[in-house]
Amino acid sequence: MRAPTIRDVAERAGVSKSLVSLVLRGSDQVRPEKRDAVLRAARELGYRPNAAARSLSEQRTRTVGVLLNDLRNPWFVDLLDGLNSLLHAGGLRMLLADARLNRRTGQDPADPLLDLRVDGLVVVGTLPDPAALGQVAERIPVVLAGSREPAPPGVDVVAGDDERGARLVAEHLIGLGHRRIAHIAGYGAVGELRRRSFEATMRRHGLAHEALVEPSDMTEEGGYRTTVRLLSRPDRPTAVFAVNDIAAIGVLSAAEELGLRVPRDLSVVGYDNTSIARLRHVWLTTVDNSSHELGRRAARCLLERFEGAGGAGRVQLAAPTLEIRGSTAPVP
Amino acid sequence: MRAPTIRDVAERAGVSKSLVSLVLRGSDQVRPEKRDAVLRAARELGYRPNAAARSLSEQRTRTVGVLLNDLRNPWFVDLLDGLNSLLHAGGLRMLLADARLNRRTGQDPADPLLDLRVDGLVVVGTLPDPAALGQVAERIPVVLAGSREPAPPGVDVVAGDDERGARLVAEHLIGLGHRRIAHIAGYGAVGELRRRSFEATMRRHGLAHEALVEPSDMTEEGGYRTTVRLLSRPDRPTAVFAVNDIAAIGVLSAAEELGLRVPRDLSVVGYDNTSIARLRHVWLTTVDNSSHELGRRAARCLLERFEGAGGAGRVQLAAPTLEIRGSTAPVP
DNA sequence: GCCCCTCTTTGGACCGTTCCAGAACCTGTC
DNA sequence: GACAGGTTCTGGAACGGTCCAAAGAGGGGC
Repeated sequence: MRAPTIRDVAERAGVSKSLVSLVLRGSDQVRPEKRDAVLRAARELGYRPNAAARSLSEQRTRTVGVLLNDLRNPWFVDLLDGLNSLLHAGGLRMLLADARLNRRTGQDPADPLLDLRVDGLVVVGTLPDPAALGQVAERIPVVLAGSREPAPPGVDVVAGDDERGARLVAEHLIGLGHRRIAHIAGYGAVGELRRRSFEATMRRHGLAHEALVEPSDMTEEGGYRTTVRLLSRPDRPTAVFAVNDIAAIGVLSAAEELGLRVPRDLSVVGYDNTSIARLRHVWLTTVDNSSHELGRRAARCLLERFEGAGGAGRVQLAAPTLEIRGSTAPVP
Repeated sequence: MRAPTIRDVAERAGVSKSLVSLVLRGSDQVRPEKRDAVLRAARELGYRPNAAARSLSEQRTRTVGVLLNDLRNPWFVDLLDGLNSLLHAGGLRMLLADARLNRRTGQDPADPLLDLRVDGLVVVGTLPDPAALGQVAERIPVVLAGSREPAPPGVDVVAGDDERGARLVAEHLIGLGHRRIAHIAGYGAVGELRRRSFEATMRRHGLAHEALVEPSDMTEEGGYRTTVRLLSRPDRPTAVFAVNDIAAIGVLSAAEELGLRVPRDLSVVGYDNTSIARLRHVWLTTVDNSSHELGRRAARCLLERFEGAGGAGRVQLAAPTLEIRGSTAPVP
C-alpha cells in the first residue's frame, strides 16, 4: 500500500491527473464541481504531495536551508524566529541542519541541504568552510547571519554591529565611574571587533592604560579561569566585560568564589542577551543584537536575490542596544 | 547554467548515464579506467547528486525527520547527539524542524518533513497532535523521544524513567535530613509522573503530610512565583524539588531575593541536567536522563523498524541518575 | 571458427509531479 | 448551422536519478 499519488486521486475523482494538479495548486480555471470532487478524493485517500517529485519538476524546492553551528548555545533562536516570519510569508519553508552533528562525516555540513537542492542557504554563526561556501554562492543565494567573518564574494552578511555594541558597554561602565576595566576577549571576527572597539573606547576616554585585555575561548570555563587570574592581581579591575554571555557566567562564578559581590564589588557585562542572561538568578547586563531583526534582514536578502537581484555580497549591520540589568553598578 | 546531471558527467566521461550511476553508487562491477574517468568528470563538473530525483526513483530518502518542539530549552541536544551517531552509522541523515516555528502555518508542524517523505520520524519532547501522529505511524516508523505522553498505537516511546528520577530526588533530600519538602509540579505526562512518584516516596518514608505540592508551568517565572509563595508560609519547606531545571532557576532567584542562602538555608533540586544546571554559577543538583543513551535507543527503534520489525509500539525507559552538585545540603 | 560463459556496459521504463500545446466543450453572433 | 472566442480539460514530455533486461566484449574449450 504505497502512498496515494495524484493519479490515484484523479481516478477516484474521475478526472485527469493534470486537473488534479491544477486544483491542488489552486488554479481558478477549474469548474467548482470538479474542484470539490478532486479535493474530496484527495481528502478521502489521505493524499500528500510528494515534495521530491514536485521539486524535480519545478526545478526548485521552495525551501531554505539553515545551517546552525551549535545548538548548545541558543543565541540564534530569536534570529530563526525573525527569519521564519518573513520566509513563511514568502511561501518558503525552512530546514535546519546542525553543523556540529554532521561534522563527523568528513564532508561539508551543508551537503545534506545542498543535495536537497534548497533554494537558498542561511549560515548562522561561524561559517564552516569559506571556500566551499563561495562555490555554493555561485549557484544559490547565501546569507551569513550573526557573524562577521570575512565572507566569500557573492555572500551577503547580516550581523550585529559589534563595534558599536562594545562601545556601548565600555561607555556604560565608564559612565558608572569605572576606570580599571577588564575585557575577556574572544576569537574570530566577532572577538576581534569587540576587543578593538573596547580598546578604542577606553583610549578615547583617556583610559588606555587602565584597560586589561585577556584572551579567552568564549566558554564558561574560560571566563571563569581568566577572571580568577584577573581578580588575584593587586590592581584588580572593578568591572569585567566578557565577550559573550556564557563567558560572563564564568565571570560571575569566579567572583562569587573569591567572595566578591556582583555588582557591589564587581560589575559584569556580557554580550548576546541570551535567555541565560535573562534568568532572574543571573540578571546580566548585556548587549542585545536585535536578533529577530537580523533574522528578518537575512530573509529579505534571500527574497531579493530570488527576485533576481544580483551583485556582490552586501554587509548589513544592525544597531545593538544595551540591556542594563542587575550585574552593573557604580564603582564603590 | 543548470547544475550538472549524471548525463553531463556521462557525456564528459564518454560513457552512458547508467554507468555513471553505477560508479557513483560504488559498484565493483566497473572497470577501473572507466570508474576513474567517471569520478574525474564528476569532480571537474562539480557534480552533486540530486536528492529529489534519487528519492523519487528509490522510493526512499535515507533521511529521518526530527521534530523539536522548542529550541529555547536545549535539553534535547545530547539526545540528538546520540540519535545522530547511530543513524549516521546506518547511512541515514537527519533533518530538523522546529514545531514552534511552523506552528503559525495552521498546519501540522511535521508537514514539511512528511512532504519530503522522510523514512522515519522522531518527535522530541511533547507531541503536537496525537491523532495526526497515529496516521503518520501507519506509513513510516515514528519514535517519541524524551516524553512519556500516551502514544498512538504503533509509535515507540523512549524516555527517562521519571518515577525513578523523582524517587532518587526525594530520597536524596530525605537522606540529607529534610522533612518538609516542596515540589513545584509541572503538567503533562512528565509533570504527573514526577509529582506522583515524589508523593509516593514521601509517603513511604512516613512524610506524606510534610510534602507540599504546588502546581506550576515549568518556566522560570512559574518557579519563581511559586517559591515566593511557598517561602512566605510560616511552615516553610527546607527543600524544594522543581519539575525541571528552568523552574529550579526560578526557585534559586526567589530564595536569593528572600535572603535565603542555597544550600545553607534551602536545598534546591532540578530535573534534566541541562547545560544551565552545569554552569558553575548555578551548579544545580539535578537528575540526568542519560539523554545520549535515549537518543541511541530511539535510533535503534527506527533502524529495527526499517529492517521490517513490526508490532505494536514499545515503551522503553532509561534509568536516570542523580547529579549531586552544590544546591543541596544537610538540613541545618 | 563456433559456442558458451562471465564480466561490463547500455537503453529504456519508471518514480510523482509540473507544464504546455492542443482538444473538447460552451456560448453567442451572424 | 457555421464560426469565433473563451473557458475547461487532457495527454505527453520533461525533471534527474535507479533499476533491469538485454546487448556487447572478451576468453576458453572444442
